[in-house]
Amino acid sequence: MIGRDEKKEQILQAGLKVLYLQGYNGTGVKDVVDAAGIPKGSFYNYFESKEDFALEALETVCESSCEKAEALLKATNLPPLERLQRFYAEQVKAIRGNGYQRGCLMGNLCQEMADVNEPIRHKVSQVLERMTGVIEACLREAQEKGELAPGRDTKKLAEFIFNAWEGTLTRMKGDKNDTALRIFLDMLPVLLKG
Amino acid sequence: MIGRDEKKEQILQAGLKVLYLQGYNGTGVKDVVDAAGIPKGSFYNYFESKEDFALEALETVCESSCEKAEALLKATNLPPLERLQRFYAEQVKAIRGNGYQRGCLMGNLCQEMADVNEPIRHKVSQVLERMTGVIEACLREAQEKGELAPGRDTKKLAEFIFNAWEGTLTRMKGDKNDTALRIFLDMLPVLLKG
DNA sequence: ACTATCAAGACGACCGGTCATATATAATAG
DNA sequence: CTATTATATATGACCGGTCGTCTTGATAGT
Repeated sequence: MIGRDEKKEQILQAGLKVLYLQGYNGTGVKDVVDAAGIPKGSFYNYFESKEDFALEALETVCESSCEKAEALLKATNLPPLERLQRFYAEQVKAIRGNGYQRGCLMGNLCQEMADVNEPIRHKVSQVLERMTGVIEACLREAQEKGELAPGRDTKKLAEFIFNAWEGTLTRMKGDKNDTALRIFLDMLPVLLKG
Repeated sequence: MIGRDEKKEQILQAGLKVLYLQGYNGTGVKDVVDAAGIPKGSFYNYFESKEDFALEALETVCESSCEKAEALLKATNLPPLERLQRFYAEQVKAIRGNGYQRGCLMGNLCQEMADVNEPIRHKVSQVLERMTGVIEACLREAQEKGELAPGRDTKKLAEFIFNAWEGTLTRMKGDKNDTALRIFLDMLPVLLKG
């Protein structure tokens, strides 16, 4: 027998992928347990409800996304703005290989659920703030090093970039090609130079 | 008895609002017929299926959105770029009054359904292209009048602005305040000046 | 009377969630 | 060490309810 927490993590990871692709209302508990290879009844040993599962999934994804972002955005061997550019270029590369699907779980759940489920809305708002914080830190460092004009509002800029990225992911899903992604990468320097 | 087409339009308009708020999978046919005040059995006299309803809803929304956009973006009494700025300022004003809900139906369905429903994905992609076309026309006019640097790619710029706007709407839903909207309005001139 | 449109509710499938039972682990007694 | 009891976890059949869709009888127009 493996530990309880490990198994829970395993269910989360398997269920995450379904949730990414099918959305909250499009994903049944059955889908999650099938993906995780566990019986239906076991689901409720680990999660209070489907909603609770989604909240924990959000936390998991936020954690790993922030870690990944920080790893690239705090890499001191490169100038801050180039780190940012490379960070998104890296994301684009990853998406190109998977059929232009899924997008960002935080953005997906925000879009689908924010108006109809307050606990999810609150959690989403929280994790989105954390994500933008990571970007802002990079922009602030750029400002300190003179790469970014001193007058620029780093918080605003970070949020705009992040929101624009979310919109880009949405559009990408619809077009099922990399047009929107390429445009984002092209426009990013314009935004930073501005 | 009113005409068949009028009644269909009436069901569409009533159902649209539910679809906006609750998404595709979150909206039952029951919700639509309740909103329209018709019996459940009648729904299938007007629409082949729920999917067909969504496709027609998309067309309806695209039509009215494009008309509204063109009305403002082709108003010849103002410089093109100022029209664009005012267009989004107008949208923001409208959203402020409604509790920061719903967003854009095209973006919502794109996000929720593009990966799992090909007919909806295709329709969404189509209407999104049309919407960006309206913005691009305005940008091209700005370019002709020297408001926009000749070298700028108006198609790219229009798509980026539109995608950024969609992301802004998503974020707004999550935060339930006008922060994201204000940021978008502030950043728009930076983008155009760039 | 014939035809086209409409609406009431039935239909099976599936939803999120529960529960009695079965099984595994731990604790205690002899 | 074994035997017995106590506790925790695992399970899948099952619950009431809702889903999207369809059948069928009523209704209205000609």
